[in-house]
Formats: sequence, C-alpha cells, structure tokens
Amino acid sequence: MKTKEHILSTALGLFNQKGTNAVTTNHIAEAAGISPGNLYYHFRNKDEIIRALYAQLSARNDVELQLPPNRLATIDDVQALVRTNFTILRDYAFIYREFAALMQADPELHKAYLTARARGYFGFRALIAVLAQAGITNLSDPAAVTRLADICWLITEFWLSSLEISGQPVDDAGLERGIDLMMHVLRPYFAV
Amino acid sequence: MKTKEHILSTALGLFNQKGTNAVTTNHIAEAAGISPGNLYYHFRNKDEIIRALYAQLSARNDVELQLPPNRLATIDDVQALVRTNFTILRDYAFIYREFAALMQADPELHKAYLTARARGYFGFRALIAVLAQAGITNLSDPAAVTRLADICWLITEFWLSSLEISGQPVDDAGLERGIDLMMHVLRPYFAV
DNA sequence: GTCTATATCGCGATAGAC
DNA sequence: GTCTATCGCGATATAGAC
Repeated sequence: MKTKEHILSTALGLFNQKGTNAVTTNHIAEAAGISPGNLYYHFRNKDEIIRALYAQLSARNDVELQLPPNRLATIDDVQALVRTNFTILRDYAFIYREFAALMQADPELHKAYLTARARGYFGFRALIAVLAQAGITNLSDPAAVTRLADICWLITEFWLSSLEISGQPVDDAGLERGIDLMMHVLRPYFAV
Repeated sequence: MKTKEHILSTALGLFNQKGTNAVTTNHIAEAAGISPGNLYYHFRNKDEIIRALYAQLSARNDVELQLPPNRLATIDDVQALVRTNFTILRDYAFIYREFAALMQADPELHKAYLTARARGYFGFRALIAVLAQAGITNLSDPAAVTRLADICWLITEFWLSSLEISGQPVDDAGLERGIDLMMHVLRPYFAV
C-alpha cells in the first residue's frame, strides 16, 4: 500500500504543477523513483490515478466539511466551513483547473462528481430551509434559494481557477478574498 | 485565406465537441477534407490554431460588446450586453471549458488573455465609476466595486462550464439562468 | 496551395525474470 | 512487488512532387 500512496502523492504534485496533459505515466514513475512497469502494476492507467485522487478529495470533503451537529449553524460556522473548503480545494488545484475537460474525458469520474455534488448542493438547500424555519434567514422564495446556491457553487468551484487565470497568486491572501466574496454573498441572508 | 478559415471553423467544432486533447491535427485535417501536410502549411501546430480561435473570440468581444456610446447605460442595456456575451462564449465553449489548462500550457495565449481581461475588468470598474458619478448607483466603496467586478467575472467566465459540469444542458434556458443570476447581482446597484 | 510519403519520437501498455 | 526490455501505435512535423 505504501507505493500506491507514494504514486498518488507524486502524481498530485506533478498534476498541480504542470497539468494532467503534460504529465505522463512515465513522468510520474520517474518522479516517484519507480519503474513504469511498477506503476502499471498499481494503476491501470492515468485516468485511474486521477480518479483515485478525486476519491481522496471527496473523502476529505466528507470528513472535514461538517457543520456543528448539535446546534444551529452561525455565520461564523459557515465562514470556517468555507475556509476549510478552499484549503482542501487548493491541495487538489488541478482537478478544479481542468474540471470540465476531465469530466468530459472520463464519464466514470463525472459520475462520481455528480453524486458528490448532488449531496452538497441539496445539503446546502436543506440548510437554507432549516435556517428559514428557525427564522435565522428570511430566504424562502425557491428561485432565490436556487440563485444563492448557484452563486455559492460558482465561487466554491471556480474562485481558485479565476485567480490562476488572471495571473494572481493562489496564496492565503487570494484565498481570503474568495472567503470574503462568499461571505458578502451570504451575509444578507443571515441578518438576524 | 479560404482554407485557413475552413480549418479554423472545423477545429472549433471539434474542440467544442470533444475537447482540445482528444482532437489531433490529423483529426482536424481529415474532418476538414484536407491533408495533414496542408494543415501544417497554414498553421505551425495545434497551439497556433487555438490562439487563432482565441483571437476570433476576442475580436468578436471587441466589436459586439459595446454599451450605447451616446447616453448613460440602463439596466436593460447591461442585460442585452450580458446576453450577447454569453452567446459569444457559447460559440467558443471549449476555451472556457479548458481555460486554466490552456493558459498554463501556452504562455503566449495567456498573455493575450491577460491583455483582453485587463481591458474588460477595468472597463467594468470605469463604468461603475461613471454610474456612481451620475447618481445611478450608490456604489462607491472601492472594495465593494472590486467584489462586484469579481463576482461578475466569475459568472461570465464560468457559468457555462458550471452548467456543463453539473450535467445540465448548455441551451438557451441554461443561458437565461446565467443572465438572470448576473442581473440579480447587478440590480441592487441600479436602484434609481 | 495542396498532396503523398515518410521520419522521428515518445507514450501507453505488457511479458517475463527476479 | 518490482524491475528490465520491448512492442505497437499514433501524433507531430517535414520533404519534395505536382
């Protein structure tokens, strides 16, 4: 199991740095200090490595992206969640950078993403519903909830890429700007 | 000049449909009904074709994305502009789908994009400034202007990809949802 | 301007020894 | 589980005839 994980972390580093296109299985093997044959013993091909990395990301999301279970969420809870989310995303920057292209190229990966997304998206809508019922938010119009969810999703999945594209560093400051953006979108609905 | 344009429109169709990765110069030549050698007479390589397509897109933006020059912009003018913008974007879907990856792979393309973006981004800020001066918007805090510009940019550049990723059709209805989203973000600042 | 033919290269993937 | 060796393939790119 040790080698398998070593391959994954090596591949992750290369993908983040150069993009999945420019990185071949040979490059990964060389950087990992193993033979190409050995890499193929552990993974059928590059797509399978990418899928495994996505599974890692997804697992981290499931574990780390939790609101406090025993009380209603506050705006600060939400902010902490957003920060955690961006931090995880940055570790797997290549996935979000090449999102649509990866999904287009690998239907299996797309399916895994759609499942995860459905959980998150409808979880978000459920959260809003709970908040509305508790009187914490005045957001009840379904169309408005959809719009809010769409905007939040856009920020979550594309803010880091947007920084990259525009030539701005994907550092802590850039990350904070994303958090700030998200909070400004959300705050009006938390007017208690 | 005829063949060159024919190659470009053929390549555009293939790229939009299958992604730049899956499409080789041979595929383009075959689909265009010419020989690979002929393609290389007109373009040095695939990157050059992509750059030429980006130049087309950029030119269309410059021509079609204009607010009325002789009077102050209304919210309806802005909506028309947003609609035009999405329409152009959809024609060149592959570029936005693979945005960060393309920019990372080709510094020359990235440079061209950064120039175009700077024009648009600062043009947007200038527009806000004009509106503020005319009393059409109450938006004067620079940080707030930046946030608004950032959100609008995110919607512009990533809404179509977001539709694709989430498995929703990139049709007129999806496009209208993007316009709707953008207008809901902008409208508060147009409270006349 | 366009074609055919071809050289080169490197990636993906497998077989078989250890 | 890991290595070495290697095959087949297809993509990029060029040369030279027409």
